[in-house]
Amino acid sequence: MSIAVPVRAPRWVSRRRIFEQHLADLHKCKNLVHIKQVFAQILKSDLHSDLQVAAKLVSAFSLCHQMGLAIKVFDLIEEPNTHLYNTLIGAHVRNSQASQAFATFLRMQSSGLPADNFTYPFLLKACSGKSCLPLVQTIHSQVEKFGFRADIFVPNSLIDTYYRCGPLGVFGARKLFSMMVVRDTVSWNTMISGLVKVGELNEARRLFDEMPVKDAISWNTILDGHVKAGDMNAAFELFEKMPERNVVSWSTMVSGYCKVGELDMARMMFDNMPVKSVVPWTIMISGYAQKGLAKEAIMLYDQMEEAGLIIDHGTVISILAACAESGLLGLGMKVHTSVQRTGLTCNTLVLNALIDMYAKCGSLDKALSIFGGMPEKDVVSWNIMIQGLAVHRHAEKALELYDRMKQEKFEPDGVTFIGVLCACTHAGFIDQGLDHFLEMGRDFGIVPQIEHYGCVVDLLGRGGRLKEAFGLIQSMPVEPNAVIWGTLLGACRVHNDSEMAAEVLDRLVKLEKSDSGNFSTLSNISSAAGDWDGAASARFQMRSSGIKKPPGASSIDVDDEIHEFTAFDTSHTESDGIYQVVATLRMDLEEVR
DNA sequence: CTAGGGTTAG
Repeated sequence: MSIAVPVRAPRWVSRRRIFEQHLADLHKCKNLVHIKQVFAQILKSDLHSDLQVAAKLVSAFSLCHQMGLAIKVFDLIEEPNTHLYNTLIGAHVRNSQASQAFATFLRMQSSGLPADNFTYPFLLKACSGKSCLPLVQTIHSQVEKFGFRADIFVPNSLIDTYYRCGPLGVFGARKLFSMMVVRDTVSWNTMISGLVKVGELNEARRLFDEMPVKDAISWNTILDGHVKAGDMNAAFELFEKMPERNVVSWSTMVSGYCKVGELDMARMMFDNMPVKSVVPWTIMISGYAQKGLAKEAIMLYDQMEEAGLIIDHGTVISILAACAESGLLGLGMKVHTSVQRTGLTCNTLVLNALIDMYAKCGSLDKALSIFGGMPEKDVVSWNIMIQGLAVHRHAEKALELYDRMKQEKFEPDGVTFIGVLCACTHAGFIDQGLDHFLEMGRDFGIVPQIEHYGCVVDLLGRGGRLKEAFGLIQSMPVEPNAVIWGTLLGACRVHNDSEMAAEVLDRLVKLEKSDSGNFSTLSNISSAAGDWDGAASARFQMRSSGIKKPPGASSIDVDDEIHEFTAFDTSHTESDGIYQVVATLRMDLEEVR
């Protein structure tokens, strides 16, 4: 007699199967808690010295930006092979640790392991900017020497990297492409997109026409070339001629019309799209938001959510950036709510965009509280917060934050100092600002860019040290641009120095003939100083140059409606009431004095 | 390795 027992695998079998499943997908896993659990099981099963398993763990940890753990796993292996080295190099590159990637590469070479055809594309990905060109050339010659050009992946990736070095890389890319016996569609497309990237549209077009078999990417790339050149007529012509139009083609057109400000055309394209992904929705909403069309942007955002589309970080960052630019707090808060709902709240880029949006829209408390609760801050987070405090005249707090940043061992970059100098300017801490300017190069090896000189000119100029500012402009190693002279001109206005203003304007018109604002500034300074001849002469120069430029406007978001104002503006429907309030405020201010 | 949206400054 037998007893019926339900047929069921023992618990340990299914557990083991689950473990194996987890192991198989480990390298794509982004859930840190889960990875750590699997890691614990791996250690228990003594699998950590398995080269395959170790590589998967390194990948998984690098996806979660846990490079410390990735390196720990790597170091458990006594004799790593090329594949494991490649994985660690790729992990560093993914976390934008270019120098560590190259250090790992050198370590691999000194351990006697040869690089393979996977190593080079990883290393190349770490190269970007014109300073990398010599490095790319070195890698290129190694590739030639060891015959890795045979793998089409490698030369394709080299071409792409040459173009990421900017216009200086064009020569190398062209030469390599011309020497390639075997070219695939990707080789051609990489060339075309590279030429578009460096602004050589005609050359890109020539290659496109020459290309034997074009695919959708080729067409979309050259379409984007015309869009980037701002030529929507040419883009439209091409769009009509395309053999097939996919979501990317339509999105490129929508984005192009948004960029040239033709929102109606953009909307028409958007409405006509046969299939929409989250990207065109993002483009259209950001397009509205950038132009300050809050109602349209919000309506479309609601429609997108109703349509059940899942927003991603791209959506959030793009829309928030537009909100920050135009001061659309209402839409920004809506996006914040969606972020909390979709669990994007631990994404550093998303949080940075949120902080910036709140700061730019004037909600510093909100910005500070998100900043304080961030699990993983990066340099950009600090920069945004410092800048946000600085422009809202919380100079001391901005500088305190800068000190805290250094205490917490974050390395300030060039942008950090823009915020720091801005804070010093607003607070009138001239000498402290100059100290920070020196600190920048001395302690952090940052070469001052023209923007930094602009900040220092502003710092000195607003503080009334006009002569020093003038001297700095003449002695700085970069050629002064219109922004620099314009900054000094503004300082001349504040301090009513019509003599220097005339001198500055002289240099300014050489650089920027078409800005009427400069002339009116001089005219204002001259009249304020009682120099009526100077004022008249400035007005005459302005008229004779035939310049007309719309004045800069301020805007404010009231119940999702954007109101714009210029100086002495009477066009608003509530204009009379507004000026009454202004008059009252002015009287109140006089009293406080 | 190639196509559309994407955080900080000016």
